[in-house]
Amino acid sequence: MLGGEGESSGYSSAKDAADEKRASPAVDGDEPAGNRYPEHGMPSDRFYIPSTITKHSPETANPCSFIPYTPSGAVYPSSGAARYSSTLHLGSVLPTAGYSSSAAGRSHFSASYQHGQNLGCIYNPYTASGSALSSVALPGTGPGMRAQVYLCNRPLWVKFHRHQTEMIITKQGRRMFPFLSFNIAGLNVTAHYNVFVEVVLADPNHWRFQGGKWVTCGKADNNNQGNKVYIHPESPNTGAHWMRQEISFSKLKLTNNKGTNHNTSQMIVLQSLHKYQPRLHIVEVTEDGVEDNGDVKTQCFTFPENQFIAVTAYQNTDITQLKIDHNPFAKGFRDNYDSMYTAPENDRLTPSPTDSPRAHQIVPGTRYTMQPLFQDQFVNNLPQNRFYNCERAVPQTSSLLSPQTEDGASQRWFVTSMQQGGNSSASSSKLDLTPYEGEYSSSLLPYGIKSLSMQTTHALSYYPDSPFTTMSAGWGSRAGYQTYQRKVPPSLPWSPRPSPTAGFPEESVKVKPQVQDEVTGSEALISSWTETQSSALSPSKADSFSIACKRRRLSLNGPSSEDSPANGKCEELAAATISSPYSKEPPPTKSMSYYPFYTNP
DNA sequence: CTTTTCACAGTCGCGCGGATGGGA
DNA sequence: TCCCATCCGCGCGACTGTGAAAAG
Repeated sequence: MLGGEGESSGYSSAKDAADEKRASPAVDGDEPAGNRYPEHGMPSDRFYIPSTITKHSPETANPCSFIPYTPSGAVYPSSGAARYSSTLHLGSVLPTAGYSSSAAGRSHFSASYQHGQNLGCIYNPYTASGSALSSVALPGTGPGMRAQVYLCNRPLWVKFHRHQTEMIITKQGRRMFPFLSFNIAGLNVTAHYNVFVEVVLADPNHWRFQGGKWVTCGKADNNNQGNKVYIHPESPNTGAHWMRQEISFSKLKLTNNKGTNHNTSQMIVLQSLHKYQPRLHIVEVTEDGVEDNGDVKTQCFTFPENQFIAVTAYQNTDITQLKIDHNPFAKGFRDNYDSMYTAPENDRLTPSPTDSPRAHQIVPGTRYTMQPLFQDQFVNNLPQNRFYNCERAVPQTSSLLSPQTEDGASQRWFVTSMQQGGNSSASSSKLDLTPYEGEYSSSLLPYGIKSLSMQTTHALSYYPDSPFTTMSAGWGSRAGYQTYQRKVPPSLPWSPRPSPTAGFPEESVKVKPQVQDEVTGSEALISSWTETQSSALSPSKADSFSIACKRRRLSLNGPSSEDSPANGKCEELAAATISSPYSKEPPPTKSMSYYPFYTNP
């Protein structure tokens, strides 16, 4: 068991990162290995901080999983390169037709950011030198005021990213899913900031879905017009405000309607079949939202896992399934929804709405929580009799990763990302999901799955305004954790979100290798869950899983060898389904014959 | 043939209005 | 009895992916 250990953030020391690297050969052949990791050897996990920050010692790691995210080299150049050239951007900067630097005032802020020709092409003829982690001071932020950004729902993004995320665009605008959600730290609590998201081209290619995978197809249409910026509706606001709560861009809509003139501020105009990269901008402004002309203080943060291809209709059925499984709005399309909600209390895959009426609030009002460890488990514990089914519609070749990396790596929420390390547009879109492949994918994954798979709220939990968001005492200490174990209904393993404001803290952090945290955390969760959900995993579940396997939609590409039983996902699920939730021993590895319920059609 | 558009069914959040209960 | 707060049910609208038709 673990108490405060498992929940302590997923801090990962530089040494760990180095170990990770050694233990995880690059998967992406097209990516220069040297670019993947920052030369500083810091783990490029999830926190973006300016490279000049030296404060992220283990002692400063935050229990709420604010992991130092060291820009690993070439950060994509902003569309406002000219404007932001003196900001956080590191490495190679693409000279683009950026924004005017003469912004003055909120109105101008909006106007100048929202329109522009050829906005934000982040792709660039990447030069390898860009991977170097440079030490660029933030001119505007001053000493100790460099923002750190945490992608709250990163595990979900990673999950989508593995299959190449697609985002629907419609004339009336479609919300993103997953949506962008960040935690920010390191701001001046009294200063005012505008926070906005910009969506820029991620590469110079036009894409098409062919043969079960995304392939480039000509050059991107570069003269796309229209709004590319979504300003957070709470802008401007104080640093304290931004750091106090999670910053959600759930209302952001994507459209392909260039002529749209309504809801412009909520819509970002994209082109179908182009790859895009959302970026978070934090601009220090005066109290009334006016930017300081002479001293623009802007920071830009890019998470490669946020890349997506805009589509008018889903191409990859894996993505479709992920959306259905995770997006509460698509609940009606879950083919086992009935069983999920009509099964006996102890046997449900997903808690009924009455378990927590607030648990599925779609858009949290002002704050909600996404504790990474739990979150990842939510993400990874969908109804397994339908998730990653053995008859997946698209062979795994469509995914961004090799099959062997499919199963385990992303199950860990401390998946190492290469961040901006890569840079050739294509390679930069890929994450390194393999760091723990050999060591953990086979041993830890089943923990995660079997520990929570039957009890979590799954997609419902993705929208975090759950009752547990207020249980702030339950996450940071052993005692708190025990309290959590005792009180939290098994159906809603939600975790409180430690206040970044209160908690970027140097205290109460158990400095442990993140890997261990993961293990202990998982075990603790398993223990917690299994104690209260003894009947959650029953043989009948395995049967239903098998049946569900057969019910899966057929691949457009026909059966693939990669969909064979040996391939993985189905196996994992079967194994997870079958594994005894009580077992504290490491589950069998994939190599073991452990799938008696699996039936290969 | 590929891509886009549209109508559709299903789910859920929110707001409104009525019913209920407690206190003055 | 009146006032106020709370609870509950209903309807509307927002949102989702699907699938067929239309457009290119």
